[in-house]
Amino acid sequence: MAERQALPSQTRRAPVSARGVRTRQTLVEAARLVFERDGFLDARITDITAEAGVAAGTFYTYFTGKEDAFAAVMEEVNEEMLHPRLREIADRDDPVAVIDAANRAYLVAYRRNAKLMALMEQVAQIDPDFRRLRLRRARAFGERNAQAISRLQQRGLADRELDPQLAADALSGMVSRMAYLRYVLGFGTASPETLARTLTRLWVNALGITKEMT
Amino acid sequence: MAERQALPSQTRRAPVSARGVRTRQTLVEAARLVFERDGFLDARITDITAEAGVAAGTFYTYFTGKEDAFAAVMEEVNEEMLHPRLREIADRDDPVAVIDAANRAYLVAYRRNAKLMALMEQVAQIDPDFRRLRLRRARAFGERNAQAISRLQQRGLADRELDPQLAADALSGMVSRMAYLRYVLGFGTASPETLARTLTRLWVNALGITKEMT
Amino acid sequence: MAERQALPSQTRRAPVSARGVRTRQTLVEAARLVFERDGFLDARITDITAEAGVAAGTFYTYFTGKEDAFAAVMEEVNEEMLHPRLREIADRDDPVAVIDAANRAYLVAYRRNAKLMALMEQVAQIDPDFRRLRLRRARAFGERNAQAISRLQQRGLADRELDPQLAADALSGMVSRMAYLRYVLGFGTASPETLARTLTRLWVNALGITKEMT
Amino acid sequence: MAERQALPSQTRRAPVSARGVRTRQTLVEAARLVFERDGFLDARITDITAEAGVAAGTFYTYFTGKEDAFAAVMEEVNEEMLHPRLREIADRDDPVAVIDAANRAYLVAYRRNAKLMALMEQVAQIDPDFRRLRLRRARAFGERNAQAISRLQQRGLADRELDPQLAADALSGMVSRMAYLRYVLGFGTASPETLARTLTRLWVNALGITKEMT
DNA sequence: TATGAATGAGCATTCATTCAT
DNA sequence: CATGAATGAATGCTCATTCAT
Repeated sequence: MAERQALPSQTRRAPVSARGVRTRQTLVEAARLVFERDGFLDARITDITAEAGVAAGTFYTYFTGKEDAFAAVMEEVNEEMLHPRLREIADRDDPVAVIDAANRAYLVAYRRNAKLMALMEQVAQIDPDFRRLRLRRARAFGERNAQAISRLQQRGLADRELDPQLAADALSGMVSRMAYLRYVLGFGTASPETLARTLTRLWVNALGITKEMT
Repeated sequence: MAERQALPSQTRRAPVSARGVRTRQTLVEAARLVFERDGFLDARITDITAEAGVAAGTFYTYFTGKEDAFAAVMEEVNEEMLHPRLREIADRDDPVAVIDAANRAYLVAYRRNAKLMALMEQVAQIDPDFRRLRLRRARAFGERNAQAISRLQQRGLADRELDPQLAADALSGMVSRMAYLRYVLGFGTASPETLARTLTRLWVNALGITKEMT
Repeated sequence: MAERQALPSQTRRAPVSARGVRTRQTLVEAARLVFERDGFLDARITDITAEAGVAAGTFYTYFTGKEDAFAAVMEEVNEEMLHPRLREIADRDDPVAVIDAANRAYLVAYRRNAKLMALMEQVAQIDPDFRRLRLRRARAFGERNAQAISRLQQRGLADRELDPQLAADALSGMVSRMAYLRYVLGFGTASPETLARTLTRLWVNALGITKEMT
Repeated sequence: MAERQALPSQTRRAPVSARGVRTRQTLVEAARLVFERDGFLDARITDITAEAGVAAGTFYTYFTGKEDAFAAVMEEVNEEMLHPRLREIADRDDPVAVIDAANRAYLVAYRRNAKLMALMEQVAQIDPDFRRLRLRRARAFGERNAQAISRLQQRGLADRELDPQLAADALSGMVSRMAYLRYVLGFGTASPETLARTLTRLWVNALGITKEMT
């Protein structure tokens, strides 16, 4: 339910001086603001530097271009999307509880970062680097879920007719698509809890996890 | 599994003369070619007119701009995505058969028009007109499915715990997302049949439609 | 206080058929509407033909271009500006009455055709043909007034220090400029009567026409 | 006899570095040249930048568009038109001397900047910003003269029948119109001195300022 | 490091005018 | 006469990126 952020083709090396660190951070924050406000395509480098209160040229001291800056912004968001602290809560032996906790955490995180998640979708559509990145992540993520499903099948806890890999991809896609519809497109009014309840139920039903089995 | 195409804000009126109709059609075909080849952002009007073998200005006799031309191209595709001839095949009283037929038809149509479907996603991310359009369609489509689910629930054929609207949106999203992953991002190698089998199974399981019930 | 309209370099010959006469008239009316609404520069031939309800090409059956159409429109206005029926009213032997009648007539006519007078100024600024035309008119008009002033001077009724030609040009200019300020730029709120009273007084004073002399 | 220059809606901020100041000045000079040579409508940005020997884009570092550049050019001219050094010369207690000095100064300044004054008229006809600007100036200028006339009337030195405001507008208009006729349209051959003599005489007569009164 | 001025390629769009039907 | 489709030249403006200071 989370994807790992990698870097696009080119990057500048990290700043050396303390001032450099500060400037870079200012730029990343300004970039986030501008990207959220204007979208990736309409965001102009000069808007970012103006927002950060630095000269236009300074941008290139820290980033190779817009993509690079965008990657830097996304890195901030990724931590949260990648590592929700759900393990503390969920009983790892109860598949339903695990699924539910994961979905809930994903939806909450998605809602909090809706604008940037929308941006991520947008950029993935536009920029080959980010598209490849996203495909790679979807693959990795799907494999993890596929293994979990596979294990459940082996333990007789899930529908053995299902192709674990396809099922994993489909169900993950279902969740992320719902999050997108709800929090990016503003579809409906359901709360994360309501959404999670339905999604988990669909997910559990879909895998054929019967309650008495868990 | 299908969405209805409407027109963006501005359009030119239809050509009056026969020559006009011919020229417009030539332009739409050229636009399709260029869009598929270069994507929406990189497509240039002059490429389209060059491809069509008309003067640059002629484009504006028929379209108000790139978006308008894109809408015209999409209209061709929509017919097929919207009206798969599945009713002939499927036994309307067998929910599983109906779902399976719909999924299969959608996947096949999606594969055939994969490039343009990708473009549609791309443009929806970029252009507010198309985004709004898409949201409207998703709503209409979801409602149709929600009613079907509702009816199944009333007949005791589907899990009554599910919110019909949310379930409909989620499952539709699952299918279209899989189509996108498979045919746009090139994820995996599964055939439409394999995909449909898994998707239908997930869908049927998720709704709690037991075979013996149908 | 009035200027004669001549034609620009090129014209089409008058229509032959009755239908032609009608179409031409429709176009002239449409042109007047569009010119008044959009100004000369922003008026488009297609707007005129659309307004007239004829095809674009038809315009060129009757006019060689925008200037030609504009000249046709102005001809309608000119009659009134050129031949105010003031002679009936004014006592031709009372210079003050003549001047006053002329000024009053000019202001009233100007007000009625303010939009087109503004256009005339605009076009004279832009188009060399019209500019030359206007200069020629100003000359002719000035000469007429100059002769009148000259006669008054010879009769001892006007300040002999004044150069008749320059005085005539200056005072005519004063009147037309005031009309322009008041009715085109919307300067002030004075009525034609109020304006005429002041202008005539200035004119009479300026020429040194003493009341007891008349 | 003079009008104050204000700026059109949009402007770029002044250059910070010395190089910027230099480049801007070069552009203003080039713009003046091109405007005088080609007129406002036919002047192309690229001609200006070519003339200045800078890249096309550099123009937009300093100006928002043609209007903005034109305003910058006019500002140079305005200083001279606005502040003729006539107070030194004229005896401030002799109204006739003051009027004559003002007229003379205006005509001389107008002649020197005839091409740009013509442009100013042209642009005022075309551009609403400049038209508004001009109206505002005419108002301010008229009020100043109206007060002077009013004072003369109170001192018994001018015709009390006249509306001071209208008279001021009319007489100012007379002068500027003559300048336009003479130096823009090339009407006649009179020298500034000849013109000023007649205009002052007309002005003085018109206001009823008798010599023995001063 | 920071600055900010200079670069310049690149493309959409308009609209008067023509002419085959 | 009327139609209306086709033409195509012509140019403003943006903005990422560089680099001398």
